[in-house]
Amino acid sequence: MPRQRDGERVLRQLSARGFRETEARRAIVETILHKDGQFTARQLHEELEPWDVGRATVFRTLDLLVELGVLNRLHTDERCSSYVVCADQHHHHLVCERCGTVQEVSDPRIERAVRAMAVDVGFRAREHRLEIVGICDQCQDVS
Amino acid sequence: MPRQRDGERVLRQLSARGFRETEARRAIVETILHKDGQFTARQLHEELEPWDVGRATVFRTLDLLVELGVLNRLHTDERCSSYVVCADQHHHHLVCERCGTVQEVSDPRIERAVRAMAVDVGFRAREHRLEIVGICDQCQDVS
DNA sequence: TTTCATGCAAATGATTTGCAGTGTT
DNA sequence: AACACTGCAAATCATTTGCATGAAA
Repeated sequence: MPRQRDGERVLRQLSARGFRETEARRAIVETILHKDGQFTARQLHEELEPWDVGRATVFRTLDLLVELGVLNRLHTDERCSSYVVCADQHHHHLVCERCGTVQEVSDPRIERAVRAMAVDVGFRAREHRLEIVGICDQCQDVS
Repeated sequence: MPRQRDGERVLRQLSARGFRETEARRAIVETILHKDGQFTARQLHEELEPWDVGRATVFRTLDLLVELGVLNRLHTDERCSSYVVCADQHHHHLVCERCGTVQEVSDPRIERAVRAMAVDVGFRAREHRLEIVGICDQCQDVS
């Protein structure tokens, strides 16, 4: 089970890399850490209305957090990116097509299989991204 | 090794599903089948200039072909989709970050690992998408 | 004070849509 | 003749940029 993120820590990570701790960034970090599941830039921007954070700042900060490794960008939707707060380790995403929940998993079997396949075809794999779409535990019970 | 596509067959698939065989679609199908690697809608549209195929038609046809299973949409690039002609079977993509070549692979070990993981966490997986980014065989030799 | 970050509004760029004319069946 | 398909131009919509102002270091 990957450990949870903490707002303070993320902000410290920021300044450690020479970025500044600002109102806007504090608001964004706090907001996303209290989310579960995926969200789009637009949604986040709307939630931040009380803090008057500009659209551009939302996008800029999302980029920053992706680069920092705090957020992961998903490509499930055609038209726009979605983001999820992600744990520290490498992992994959289970996207529930019913409730939209995104679950993180890491599984050594998958890593091993990917590595083995790459070796077989002579490909030097630097990174990989696996998205699994289906129906989650919860939603199966409901149906 | 997945079998190659054939223009005639694709067009027949189209009419079999009630779509019409038109000039524009013929031009598009022929053009993409002669491509290797990925391409964007814009690139395709440019290549089709001599045939006077409208931008909208390019997008509409790409959608159609994706739905038909002839093309696969990649999400490697943030700003726009890329497409690759894909073989009939389920497979994954190895994207070379040096030359941009996209190689298709299917590997039972990966399928098995994904299935096993899904079972473990109680997720009913409907589909999955794996993109592996790295350096291909060829480019490793060159360096 | 020196830089970095912000909000705004305008710009960009991919994709979509309305529509009237055209080609397929 | 029906009606799907097309090209065009205008419309959308997410994301980016230029810039003057405000806030952190």
